[in-house]
Formats: sequence, structure tokens, C-alpha cells
Amino acid sequence: MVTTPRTRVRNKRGEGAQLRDEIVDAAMALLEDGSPQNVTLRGIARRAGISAPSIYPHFPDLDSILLAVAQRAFGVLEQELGAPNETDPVERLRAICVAYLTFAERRPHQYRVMFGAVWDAGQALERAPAMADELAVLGMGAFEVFRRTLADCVAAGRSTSTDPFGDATALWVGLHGFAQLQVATPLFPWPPGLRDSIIDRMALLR
Amino acid sequence: MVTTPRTRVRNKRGEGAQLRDEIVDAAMALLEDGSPQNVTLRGIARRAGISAPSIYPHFPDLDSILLAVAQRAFGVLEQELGAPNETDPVERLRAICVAYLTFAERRPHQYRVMFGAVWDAGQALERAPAMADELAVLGMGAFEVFRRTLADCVAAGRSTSTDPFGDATALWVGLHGFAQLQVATPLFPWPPGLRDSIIDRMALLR
DNA sequence: GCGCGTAAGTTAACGCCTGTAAGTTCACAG
DNA sequence: CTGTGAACTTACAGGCGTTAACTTACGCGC
Repeated sequence: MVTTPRTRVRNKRGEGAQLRDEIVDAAMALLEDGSPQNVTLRGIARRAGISAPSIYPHFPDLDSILLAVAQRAFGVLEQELGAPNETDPVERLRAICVAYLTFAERRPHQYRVMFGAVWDAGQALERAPAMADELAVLGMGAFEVFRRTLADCVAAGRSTSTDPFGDATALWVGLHGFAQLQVATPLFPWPPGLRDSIIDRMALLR
Repeated sequence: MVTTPRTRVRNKRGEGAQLRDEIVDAAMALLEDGSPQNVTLRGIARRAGISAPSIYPHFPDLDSILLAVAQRAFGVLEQELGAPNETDPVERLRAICVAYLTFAERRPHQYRVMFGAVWDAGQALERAPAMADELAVLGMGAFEVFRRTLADCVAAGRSTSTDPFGDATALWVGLHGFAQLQVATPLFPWPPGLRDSIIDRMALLR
């Protein structure tokens, strides 16, 4: 994160691209601490300490900023998923699932940008496929962590899965649904232990 | 659905409440056929054939319209989930799951309003809890269909579930995640048969 | 040291949006 | 047939995304 001085000093010649990162910084910060209705192009500009049109040399529109945010957020997610280093593959898989849910819970708006962008599809509906493509590629890195760890469980004889790819997908679907619904309907009487039962069943742990 | 004449005839005295329904009609129609960026207060008013301020005697703001839309959409969902009348409880449960996914697939923007409202939380972030409350209550009707049918499966000895409520919740989570992710990342190489394996595992069918 | 081209920003302005305030029309009671 | 109030309109304030035109000042060539 780059600190933004109250009165911005103009970047030096040839260093204008620095502002691009500062814009993404500002957007991520805005998404982290709060009200999503402030996540506007002008709001991002205010946070970055620049005027709104100064964004356009770096991004063609708001959606592109959010795509860059999603890109960075997927990187953070992948890193956090890769952090657990339990030697036991099942415990490691559980820790990874917890890390996934924790990410979604602590950064709900970033998570939403990562997995809801195609819905929003701001102005450019025809560009939604391109965004979907980008996001699919980005997500694969994080997904690979699930697939690989589940394969480790199978190799250790701790999962009865015969299709680690398919079952990792099922696990991901379950975790995503859980993360999303808990935010969407927090007043639902969520049964305790649901998280682990989802993990056990999707990963076919025994 | 109420047809909206090109030149609106003013409602009679005491029948002003009819306009409320026409506004919700217009919003639902807008959400069904397309671009979500047209779902604005003014867009709804245009579609309904009235001026934007005419909405305010009936709804305090845009979010309230969307809440009314979600209300009606939950009613439609509940009805569609109740339609399958297979005698075999397992087949009925499968048909219900398919109906759920079909609803989400064919009305993605309505589905999004139903389960994404708390995220958006337009202007009134402090009203999000109230909306979440409303939506939780609304969703219970549809959820009950799952719980009841799963209980039927257990009674018929076709599911090993010992906690129909918890397992119906798990099933719902799985279906929601599947519906949501398929729209969000359509380019992911979705494995065939994923849907049924989610249903089987979450409902503990045998 | 000193122009000066050009990168790095700015201010101004357009059209659309939400939401408010004040005005207009018209059905019906008396 | 006239007044009243519900139903609806026009007009406006402030915010948004985006474009165009303008200003500032860095650093290269001389």
C-alpha cells in the first residue's frame, strides 16, 4: 500500500505509471473499509488524491479498475491459500478451506468483485465474456491449490475421490455457496458444523 | 403482468395502489430481459409509463422496489419448487433441485437481487439488516420445500441423513454455489455430472 | 544556463442518475 | 357545479461516468 500525501506531488517524467498502482491501491482500500457505494470512479480518485479524469490515461473505465483489483485480490487469495503447511494432507486441506472462507468473510466486497463482476457488467455488457475469461484464468491458480491438496489426500489414502479435479470443483462450489450465502442471509439459522460437513462430503474424506 | 398503455390513464380515486404493482411489474420485466444497468429508478418509471417521482408515493427508494421484486421472485421460486409431483421422494428431490437451478439460470438478475441485495445495500447501509431479515423470512418458504422433501427421503429410507434441516441447508448451499459460480465463471471447465454429485452428497442419498 | 516539447496532471462541461419540492389535473363528495 | 385531495407532473439540487481543452513543470538538446 502506498501512502497518499494530502497534497500530491506530481510523478516525475516517465514515472506516470506509478499512478496506476496507486489507483488500484485506492480501490482496494475503498473496498476493504466499507460502504460499497463509495466505490465509484470519482471516489477512487478522491481516495488516491487525484482528479477523476486523471484515471483515464491508466484505465479505460471503472470496470477495468475493478478487473485489476480482482487480479490483485486473486493473487492475495492464492497466497493465503498456499500458506497452510500442515504435513497431514487432510489437515492442510481443512486449513485451506478455512483460509478461503476467512478471505471471503473478511474482504466481502473484494470477494464480490472477484466473483460477481460478470453480473454487474457495468456499461460494457459485450465485454463481459472477456472479463469472464480473465477471471477464469485468474481463479485457476487458487483452484489448483485445492486440486493439488485433494490429490495429496487421495495419495495418502485419506479420500475416496477418484476424480480430484471434479471433487475439488465440488468442494470449491460448496465453499463459495457457504461464503456467499452467509453474507447474503446472515439471519438464517445456520447449523453449527455445516462448514466441516461440506468439506467432508465434497472432498470425500474418510 | 399488467400491460402498460402508451398513454397512461390515471387511476381512479382510491385505486392509486394499483400503480405499486405496475412498478414492480416493470422492474421485474426489466430484470428479466436484460441489461442490469437499465434497472434504475428512472428506467423502471419509463417502462411503467410514468415519471420518476411518481414512484416515491409508493416506494421510499430504489432498494425498496428491489426488495418488493425479491419478495415476488421468492414467491415464484417457491411455486416452481413446489411444482414437481413425482411420487418417489428422491426423484422429487432431484426435480426440485433442477427447478432451483433452472430458476437461477433463466432469471439470473432476479436471482441476484434475491441473494445479493445485502451486498449492494444501495444508499442505506444501516437498513441492510432489515433487508436481510426480510429476505431470510422470504427464503424460508422455498427452503422448507427442500427440508420437507429431504425428510420424505429419510422416511422412505432413501437418505442416511440424521439431520434433515442441516443437510437441506448443505444442499441449498451447494446448489446456490453451483448456480452462482456457473454464471460468474462460465469459462471454467465444469465437469459433467457435477450437479448430481452435489445433490447426492449433500442430501446423503444412497 | 535556457528554451521548449511533451508527460502528467488539471478544470470545465455534458448527459444521465437518485431523490425533493412545488405545482397541476381531474374524479368525486356535497 | 364547485371545492378538495389523491394522482401525477415539471423543475431542480447534487453526484456519477466520461470527454475535451487547458495548465504545469521535468529534463533533453543546445
